Amino acid sequence: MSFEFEVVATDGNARAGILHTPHGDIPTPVFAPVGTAATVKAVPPRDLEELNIGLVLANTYHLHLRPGDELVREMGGLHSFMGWNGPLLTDSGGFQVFSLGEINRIDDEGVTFRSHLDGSAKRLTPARSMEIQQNLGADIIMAFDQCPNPSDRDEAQAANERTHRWLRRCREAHPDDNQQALFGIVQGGVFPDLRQASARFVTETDLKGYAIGGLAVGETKPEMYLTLDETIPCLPQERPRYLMGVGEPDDLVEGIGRGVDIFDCVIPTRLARHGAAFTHDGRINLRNAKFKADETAIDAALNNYASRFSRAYLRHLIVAKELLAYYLISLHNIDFLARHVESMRRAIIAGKFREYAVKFLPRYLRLDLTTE
RNA sequence: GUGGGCGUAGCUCAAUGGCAGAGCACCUGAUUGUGGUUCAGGCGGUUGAGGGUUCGAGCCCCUUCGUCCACC
Repeated sequence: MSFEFEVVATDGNARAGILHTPHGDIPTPVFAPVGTAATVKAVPPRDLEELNIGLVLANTYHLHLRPGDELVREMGGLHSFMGWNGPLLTDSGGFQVFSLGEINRIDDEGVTFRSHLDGSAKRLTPARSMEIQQNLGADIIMAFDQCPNPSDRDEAQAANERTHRWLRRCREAHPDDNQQALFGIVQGGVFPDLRQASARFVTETDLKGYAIGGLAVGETKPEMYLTLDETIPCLPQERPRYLMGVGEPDDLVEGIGRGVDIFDCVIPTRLARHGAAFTHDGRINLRNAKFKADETAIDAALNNYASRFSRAYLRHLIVAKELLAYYLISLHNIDFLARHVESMRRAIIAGKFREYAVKFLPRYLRLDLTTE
């Protein structure tokens, strides 16, 4: 039963489903907040439970360096260690090696890089990534991949070849999905033929889910949407599709409308730490002086613990660099995205996804329809 | 009362007699498989006041106001 995926409803290309995991069922589409260092920054697991968060992502690279995946295993695994008993996913470490590692050498077997913490030399290979992720013990683990510059065709081509080669190694090192499900990752930059070739290769390997990587890394939104249009039809209907690193509210609508089931993104918590909050009328920067005496809540449509506080108070907390600001705004932003995705799931089941999208997007993007 | 120091952006302070600046604060923007201390941009001045010397004064001279210190 574990890791089986049921599609319970479709509406156009959008689907509503259930992904079964050893730590509970995940209703999809789902948005996963990111807990890099075994914590969704500033938000305790209790709150994530109250917000009905279906999935949390943790980072292999960061946890391998600190506190160490061996320690996490000794402490009973990531669920126990971080006090989150719901479904967990770990990324492979590939993205961080490329985005954080200052000095690194890529070869066909893996990546040599320097720790961003102490500069010590480290090496990550597909087999090593699997070993680390097994030590961490998340429900879903990701193949070790290479994320190229999306608009550099030669680099995207080379990254495809490595990513595909490495997927085989990952499957060999993690041969069954009894305890942890391995997801493969499609690369290919913004080039349709490379994406399709990657999707063909990756889906030849039987995996519990397929991810689309290498997006939201510098390309434009239209490029990202077109790439999804080209890629998703190459993925099997009966497996969950995971768009990695994407989570702006409009992108969630665009992704779900194209058939994506799983998202993760740092944006709700990162924006919160910079004082920005999601509302149905678009993103607001609570640091702005215009909120100095604003007695309203961030977004009247939400009802979470942050809802009882005024924008004026939250602005004060941000300006004063009070820790409570990080907690309350992170809570709000995660709630916003969770309710947003939950609403889309209900809309899909009711056959009203398009209605939701055409209502949500113009308001969120603040489009003036009267001039069109 | 006498002697001395200091008065420059909201704050702390720079600036040989030669285009008045910096840091912080304030204001605005950015952040998509994490980047709480980051980055970018912007607002901001009758240099305490008045007079003088000079081609030219934040700087030199005089007066005055404020402030701090020391000594009667």
